[in-house]
Amino acid sequence: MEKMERKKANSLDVAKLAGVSQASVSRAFSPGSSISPANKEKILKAAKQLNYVPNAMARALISNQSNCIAIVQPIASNPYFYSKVLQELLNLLQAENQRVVLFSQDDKGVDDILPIIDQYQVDGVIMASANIDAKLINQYVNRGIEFSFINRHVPNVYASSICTDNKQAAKDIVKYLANKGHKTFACIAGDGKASTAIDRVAGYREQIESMGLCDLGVIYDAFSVEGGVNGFNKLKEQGKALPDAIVCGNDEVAIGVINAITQSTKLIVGKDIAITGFDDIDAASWPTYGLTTMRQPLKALCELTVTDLLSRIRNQDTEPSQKSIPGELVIRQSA
Amino acid sequence: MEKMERKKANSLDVAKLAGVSQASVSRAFSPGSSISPANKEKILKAAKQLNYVPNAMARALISNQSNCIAIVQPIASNPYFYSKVLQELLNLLQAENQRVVLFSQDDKGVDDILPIIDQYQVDGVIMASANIDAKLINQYVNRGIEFSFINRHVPNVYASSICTDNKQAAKDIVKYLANKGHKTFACIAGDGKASTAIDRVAGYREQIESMGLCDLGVIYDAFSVEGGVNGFNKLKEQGKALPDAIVCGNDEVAIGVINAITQSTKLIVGKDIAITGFDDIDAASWPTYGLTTMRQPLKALCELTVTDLLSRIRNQDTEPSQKSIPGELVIRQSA
DNA sequence: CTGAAAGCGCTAACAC
DNA sequence: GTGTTAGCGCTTTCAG
Repeated sequence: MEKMERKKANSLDVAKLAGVSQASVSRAFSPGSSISPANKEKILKAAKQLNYVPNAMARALISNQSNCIAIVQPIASNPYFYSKVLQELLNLLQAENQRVVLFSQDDKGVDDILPIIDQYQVDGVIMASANIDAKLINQYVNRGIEFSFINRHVPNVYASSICTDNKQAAKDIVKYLANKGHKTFACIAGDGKASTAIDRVAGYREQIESMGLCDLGVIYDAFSVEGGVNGFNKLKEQGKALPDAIVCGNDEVAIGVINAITQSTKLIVGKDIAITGFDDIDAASWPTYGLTTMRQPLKALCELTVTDLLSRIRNQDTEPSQKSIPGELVIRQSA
Repeated sequence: MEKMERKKANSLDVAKLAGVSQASVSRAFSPGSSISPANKEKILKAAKQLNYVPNAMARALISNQSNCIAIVQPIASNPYFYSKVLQELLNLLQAENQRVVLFSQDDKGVDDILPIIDQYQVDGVIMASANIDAKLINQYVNRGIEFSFINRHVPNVYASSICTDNKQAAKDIVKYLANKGHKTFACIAGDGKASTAIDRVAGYREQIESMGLCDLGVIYDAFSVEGGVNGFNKLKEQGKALPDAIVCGNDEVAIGVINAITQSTKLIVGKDIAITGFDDIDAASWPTYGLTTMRQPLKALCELTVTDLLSRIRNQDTEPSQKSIPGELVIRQSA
């Protein structure tokens, strides 16, 4: 394969070939511009011949709009759920002709990513990460970047946030378990610093208390299968009797707990002990797990986030909004 | 939260505040430029005060380098493996101060994505998708975009490709199973159009034949858990006896097969029938599956891809290369 | 509807 | 080492 050298065509090249001015070429590629159909056709033909596409960088520079959205992903946490969120957001944004620039939140946190995002003139940022300094965000808001948080509430920030109603969802789980006759509970909550975990634990505790049930303790560990295994081991090491039901912070934790129970006890999940998850990832429905779980309204979450963000970008007067969506209890064999 | 209006600072603003020329500001932000330490310090201080960061769009426009890499993802296929690949690539590229622009291959195929990528002046493209028209790619290569394929061999294209040695890996799996005494085989291969599936099936058939073993058939379906379930059902419907061993196209397929076996037969996986996977996704090691599988050298694959691509971008004389890396057989209970 | 001209923010010669 | 100047490719007034 030889590598031939040929320069990329620009709008002037197209203009010359089509016998029009460079400005007309620009108009031919800007929907809504006033240009005669005849000229437009000539230009489009010339452009095709030269494989011309407008340079998005130059366009962004002059028009102050890049059609790029940054997505900031939490590193490695809850990969099954967030990879679906990412895929869904990507599809929605791609359909709206927006580019997605992906950022992974590294150890240092978001503070180092924001200046980089700032360099690239993105129109908006979708954050799936927590622990952000409100002042920092507001500084970028002032430069015209719109922010949206998915599944995170961040106070005092000029940004939208679209969440599952985590607290209510946790209450519903406890209610369901109590109605099935379970009396003693424990919670293996995941990462205690994540706002999702905080909200879910709050709902768990509130509901336990209001129904006069017995809480054997809330255990924090990673939002992962391994975190579930560790969490269950910590629970056993407490020396108390095991609870009737374990409410887990997400499905991966629940899978870890089930793995641990299968390996280190004789209990039958769903019969001797109830386990619930959160998210409804694919593996939750695999027959070996059959996890009763709180499904997050993933599509709705993503759709709301994207439409809200784009409408704020397109109409700068639109105010950010805070929305929450109820989860949906999916009942299988584990509880 | 009020939204104050304040303009983003540019290099001229910084220059004025620091009392130097605009060009000096540019130099202060370009490593390797000749600038006096005193001036640099003044400039950096002024920049900090104004929250200045260089505009990457303008920079890309003039220097013809965007520091952006496009990653094209296959839509929805093998999400567990490719989401890890994406995460790994992202981390590596982010560490090299490269931006990642993500594209999902939609129904129409890659042909529609390439012109969009072209607009954004990316320096390179990493493709995890197949079915590409070589001529089309070469057209973009001529504009100075470097291409790399991960886990795909595409002939007649001026691009690198870094693959697991899929054919050899499949042969190794069959060899391992044969050495354990298995005589009759079937293969539930995944998507027959994917080059990975084609290579693995070729290795499977070659090894079966060379060892004089019995192949009950190769079945194609999706590279998913459901595809595995379907594949196993098709196998049963053939009416023949079931094989001693089923070689699956990837771990998700294998998990589907195990799910189907658990639900619809009395066979014990790993005792009555051997099942193997490919990839070594997280779930492969969960105790309920304990999948014997061919681990793909994910980190090596990604590292080679990134270093190769960046070196070609940084030194335009570097030729693309074709590399393949051996897989690693991970033995668990399923076979 | 169309062309000429200005300029988005930056880098890279080029002089000094 | 530093300032001046000329564009990168585009959109957008402004005349006509």
